Amino acid sequence: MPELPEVETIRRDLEPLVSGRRIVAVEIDEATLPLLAGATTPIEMLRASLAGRTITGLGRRGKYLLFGLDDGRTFVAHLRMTGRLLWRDSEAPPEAYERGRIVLDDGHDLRWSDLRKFGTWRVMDNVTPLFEKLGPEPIDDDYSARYLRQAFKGREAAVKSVLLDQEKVAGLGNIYVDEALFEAGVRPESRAGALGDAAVKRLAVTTREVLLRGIEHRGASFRDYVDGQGNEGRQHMYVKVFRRTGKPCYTCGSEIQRTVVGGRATHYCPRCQRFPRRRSKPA
DNA sequence: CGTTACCTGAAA
DNA sequence: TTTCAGGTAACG
Repeated sequence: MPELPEVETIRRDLEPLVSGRRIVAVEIDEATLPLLAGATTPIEMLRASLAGRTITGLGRRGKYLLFGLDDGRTFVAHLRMTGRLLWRDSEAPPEAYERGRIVLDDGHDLRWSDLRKFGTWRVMDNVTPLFEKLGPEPIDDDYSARYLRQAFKGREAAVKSVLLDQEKVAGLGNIYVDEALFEAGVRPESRAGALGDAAVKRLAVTTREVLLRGIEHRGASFRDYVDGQGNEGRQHMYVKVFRRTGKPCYTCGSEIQRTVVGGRATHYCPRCQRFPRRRSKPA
């Protein structure tokens, strides 16, 4: 559920609250352990790695949250679809769908809530392999039309699918990719390798802008997302196509269409997004 | 490359 | 009752 802007909002909220805090205990709901551990870090190792450590900082890469630990290791959490990370007074009642908590030394804890149990936790000695697997962050400087062009080169897949591939571009998810494609005037199902230079350039701009706007609005709360204090974001009030099926395009008045691309619900304006048409099958 | 599974609801 | 869900990894 959370994409780059939602994860970044949580990071900014929690960073000052958890930095310098020592972890005094880790509680995990046994039934969700295999998924929580992401089949990467056995649960007892997780507990042993975290208990007693001091959190040195909170970072983010793509949709991953990265807790620096005072032994040089990193606690890596991914919220997937319905994960929430909340900073609460230790006396506060449990969250709905609470699966675990990290008890801090100042009377607060981090509550991990996850209805669908897809979220993952792991502790890594070295995050370089994870970083290298992910594409550039659209809000960083090493992201450019030139980079996108080479990422698209020769790809027959829908441009939406390539933009959602975290190894190509880190941080976009289903909401922001639909919005970025709308802003760029590009059909989601266009084959990536067939896009012209102008379209690629526009996408390089709009993917970045749409994510920055999402951060400004503290994320999009269509369903489950809340920030580190449990508050909703506002970005869902500003979307132009996502889940606006059948409603008029703000630009041209055409009805927003819904299709499926790469197995994901996809929303677009048939008039504003025309480039390029699907290439006709060779005879 | 596209599709399916993972899990549990909420909404249609 | 059925469908759908903001993500990703494992399939074929």
